[in-house]
Amino acid sequence: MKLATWNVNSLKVRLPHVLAWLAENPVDVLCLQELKMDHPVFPLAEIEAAGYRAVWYGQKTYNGVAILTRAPLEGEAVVTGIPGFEDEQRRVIAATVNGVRVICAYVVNGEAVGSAKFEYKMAWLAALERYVAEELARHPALALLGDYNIAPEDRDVYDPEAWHEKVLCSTPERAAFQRLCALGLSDAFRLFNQEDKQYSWWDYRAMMFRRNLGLRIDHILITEALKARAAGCEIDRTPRKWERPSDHTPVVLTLSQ
DNA sequence: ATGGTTGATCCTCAA
Repeated sequence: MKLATWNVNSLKVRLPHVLAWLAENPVDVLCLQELKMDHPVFPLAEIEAAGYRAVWYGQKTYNGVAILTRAPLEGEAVVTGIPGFEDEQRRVIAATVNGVRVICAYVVNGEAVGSAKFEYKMAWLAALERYVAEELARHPALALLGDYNIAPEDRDVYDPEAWHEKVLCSTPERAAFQRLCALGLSDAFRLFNQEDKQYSWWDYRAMMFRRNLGLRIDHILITEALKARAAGCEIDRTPRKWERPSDHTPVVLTLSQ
C-alpha cells in the first residue's frame, strides 16, 4: 500500500499534473492540499476516470483539501475540519481506507513569527494535536499527511542561519511538531536513510528549485502499527520540474501489505 | 539590495 501527500496550489491549474503523476505513480491514497477551489466544482469526473474515488472539503480561493483513493472509503467515517474547533478555513479531511485512518491536513502558514496569523497557526496546531490524540485512541493504524508548514530540524532547511527563528522554522512551531510526534507518531521520511538536502517545497522566486534551495515542510506521520509496515518514504521531485508546477512536490510512503 | 513568482480575484492578498 502506498500513501502520498501533495500541496498542489490550485487543483484547477494542477489537475493535469495530478493525473499525469497518478498514471506514473498509482498510489493507493493521495492527499491533496490547497485546492483553492469551491466545493461544488471539484473535478470528480476526471479523477474517477483515472480510477480513483475522492472525498474533499473545498473552499473558494483559499485552502481546500481532498483524499483520493483507489479502494472504497469505509462507511460514514469521513470527517471534515477539526471537530470542536470553529474554523472558517477548510484545512482538514479524514477518512478510513483499507483499515488505515488517513488524516489530510493543510497547516496554517503563519506569515511571520509574532503576527496574528502566527497566533492562529499555534492555536490551530493545538486543536489539531487534541484531535489527533482523540483519533489515535480509536485508530491504531493512522497516518497524518499534509503540508505542515513546519521544517522540523535545521537539516530540513537549505540555509538554517537565514531561517533561524523565522516562520516555518521557529522554536514554537518545531515544538508543536514534536508534540504531535510525542502522541506516538513518527516522521516516516526519517525512518529511512536519506540523501542530504531533500526538500518538499521551493519558493517560486529566484530560481530556488534550480538551485535546490528549499524546505522539507510536507510530512507523513505514522503510528507504531504502520511503522512496523513501513518499507520506504521518498520525496518525488519529478513534478516540480514540469511546466507550471506547484511550489510543492509529492511525498510518498510505502507500506508492506 | 528587504528584491523575486504564482494563483485567485478584481488589484491586492496569501503563500
